[in-house]
Amino acid sequence: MENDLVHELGYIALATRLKRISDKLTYSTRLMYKKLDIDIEPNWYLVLILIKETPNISVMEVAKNLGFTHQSVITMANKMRDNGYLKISKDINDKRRTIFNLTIKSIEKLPQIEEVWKTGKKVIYELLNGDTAITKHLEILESNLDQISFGERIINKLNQY
Amino acid sequence: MENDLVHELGYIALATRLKRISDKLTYSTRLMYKKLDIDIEPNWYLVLILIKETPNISVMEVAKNLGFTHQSVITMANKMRDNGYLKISKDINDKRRTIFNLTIKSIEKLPQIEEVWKTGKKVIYELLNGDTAITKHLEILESNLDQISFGERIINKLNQY
DNA sequence: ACATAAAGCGCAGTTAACTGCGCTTTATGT
DNA sequence: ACATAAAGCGCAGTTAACTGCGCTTTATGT
Repeated sequence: MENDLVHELGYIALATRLKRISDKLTYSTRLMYKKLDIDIEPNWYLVLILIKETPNISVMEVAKNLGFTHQSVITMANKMRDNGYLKISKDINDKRRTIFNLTIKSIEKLPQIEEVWKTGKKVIYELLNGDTAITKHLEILESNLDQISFGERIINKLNQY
Repeated sequence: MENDLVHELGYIALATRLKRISDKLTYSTRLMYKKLDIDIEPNWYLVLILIKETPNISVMEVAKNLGFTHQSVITMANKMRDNGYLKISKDINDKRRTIFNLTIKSIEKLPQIEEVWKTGKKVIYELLNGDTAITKHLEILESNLDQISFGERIINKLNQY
């Protein structure tokens, strides 16, 4: 990665840099699961522990808890069901709601997956050279973005002159 | 974003968090360009200034400079050409190489785009509450990842026991 | 009680990155 | 000099998020 303009620009091309790192992590995780012969995808763990903690949780609740759109949750959940990790059913009391529950397969596989995630936690700590201050920076960035978006802020600033 | 598990997990779900922030920035940038009625996409600016600085630059060189794969550069460049921002031609001396040059349209539009980016720089500074230390954390993270990937590190750690 | 609004999906399409593969052209080793 | 390796694309397909839209079901206001 010599001569990397994005790198050189520092925080200017922040979006591109964040995406690049995130992609690297995700692709690598996917590959790791394959090598370990676990038929699971990167974000499934989050969904699994959420359902484990709250059985009968709905699409919208999962979306809210994980910060995804409900459409993303549906796509993920359908794949998980196809792979035998999820039971998807309709709420009897509210026919609009779709609810999730773990299957025997996912209950059986959870300990192994949790082991991988515990190790992943250590690895990320290592990758950050033991300094987790980055989460504070991300927190600030996210909460500022939640108030006024990047684009709006630029437009506001441009209009000042 | 209340009850956000990803948030709660701190640096464990780092990949997801980084992607989420990056996506927000990118979507917002795209929307901003639309509102400002500039027919350009988020990363084009990087390509444009690169070609401005080094006319006749090739696909592979742009890829290396921006840290993208060559395929991404080709896709981006074709879109830019379709929108009149780029002249794509073949190198006469090395027929394998495809080289890029700016069109009159892009030369004319560059000052306006640069203005937006300058403002964008200020906005990111603002979004980070004036603390750009995050770039140092990203630097460390990236350089560590370049040496041994996330997945490999996990497998190595799992094999230790 | 019934029209209208809100909630909760789910389908279709988009985005910016990626990998895999195969093709042409140039460089290199004996 | 010629086979083989390397460089440089470019097409096809994948990924994980997204937006837009429309449908059904439930909640709410008069």
